[in-house]
Amino acid sequence: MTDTRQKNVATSHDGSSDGTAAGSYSITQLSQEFDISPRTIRFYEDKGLLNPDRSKYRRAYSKRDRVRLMLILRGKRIGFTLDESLELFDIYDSGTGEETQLRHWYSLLNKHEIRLEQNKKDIEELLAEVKSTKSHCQQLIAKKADD
Amino acid sequence: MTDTRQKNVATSHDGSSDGTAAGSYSITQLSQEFDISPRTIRFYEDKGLLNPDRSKYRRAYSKRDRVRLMLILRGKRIGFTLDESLELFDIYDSGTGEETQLRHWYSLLNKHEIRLEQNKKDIEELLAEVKSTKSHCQQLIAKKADD
DNA sequence: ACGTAAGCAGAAGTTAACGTAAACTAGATA
DNA sequence: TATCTAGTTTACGTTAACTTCTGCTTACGT
Repeated sequence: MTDTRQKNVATSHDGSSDGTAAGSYSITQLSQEFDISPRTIRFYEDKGLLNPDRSKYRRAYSKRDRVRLMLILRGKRIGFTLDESLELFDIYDSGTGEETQLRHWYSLLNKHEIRLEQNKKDIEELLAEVKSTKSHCQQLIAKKADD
Repeated sequence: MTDTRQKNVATSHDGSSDGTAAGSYSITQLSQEFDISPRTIRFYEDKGLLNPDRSKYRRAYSKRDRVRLMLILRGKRIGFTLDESLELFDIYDSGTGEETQLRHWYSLLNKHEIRLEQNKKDIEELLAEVKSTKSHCQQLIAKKADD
């Protein structure tokens, strides 16, 4: 997990200069944009995280798939498992249902919110420590420079 | 990784009522305080993350070990690997050295800082989404209540 | 002295999240 | 028509971070 991903935020604005339908992406387009392997993208599909159009031989990914991929990777960076991302997607998708279900989704959202707030606190504390250590380190370097 | 840990923030203030030396903890004390198994704590030791006193048969953990354990778990929650936590510990421990080394540590600290800032951004974006979905969900529930 | 609970080490098993290899295919190009 | 390229499936391999199991040792209460 020594990431540092997200290289080229590809400018495939429309992508209708090639054979792909408007607003859809090929597997390599996505893999290049997000710097992950095609295998990984197919793996996410197996897990139910992505649902590209499979009417033709080659998979065609919608904008929705692209957004999901972004969310998956964002979630991963902060320690979400794929299953947890899937859980969140299911909540978003489920849209409108019965009241009991709505309450269920609401409590799940709450659970995630609480966790995210905890994560935020954790990060802020760690950042504070790292920053103070950095400045301490800088002072030492400055002193060494007095030679 | 569906955590929600940190149950009892144990009040072992001194712990000299039992056989343990002042300011030291047993493996079960720590495992209960942080809700992890003793085996896991030994596992962290194998990885070089903890260094309890092993002069006697039973391990004795210092305050330093306890703090480290907290940091390991905090790191885990935000997606750090054990190796990365170890790397951070090594930086802290290394103390004062030669200028070239100091510069090296500084760059490592910088690397972690950048990553943490990215994580923070990720979390804030996710939090915003979750919150808006929550309020949307709430509105739907309110409407359903009109019966 | 004895039973038993707590601690120990070693090894094998488990889960998540992919990577790698082999063998196949559809569509474009020469 | 041949071949080349990007894409496909299937299956096994790998790494991290543990858990579970086995079999042993030490300390404690009676």
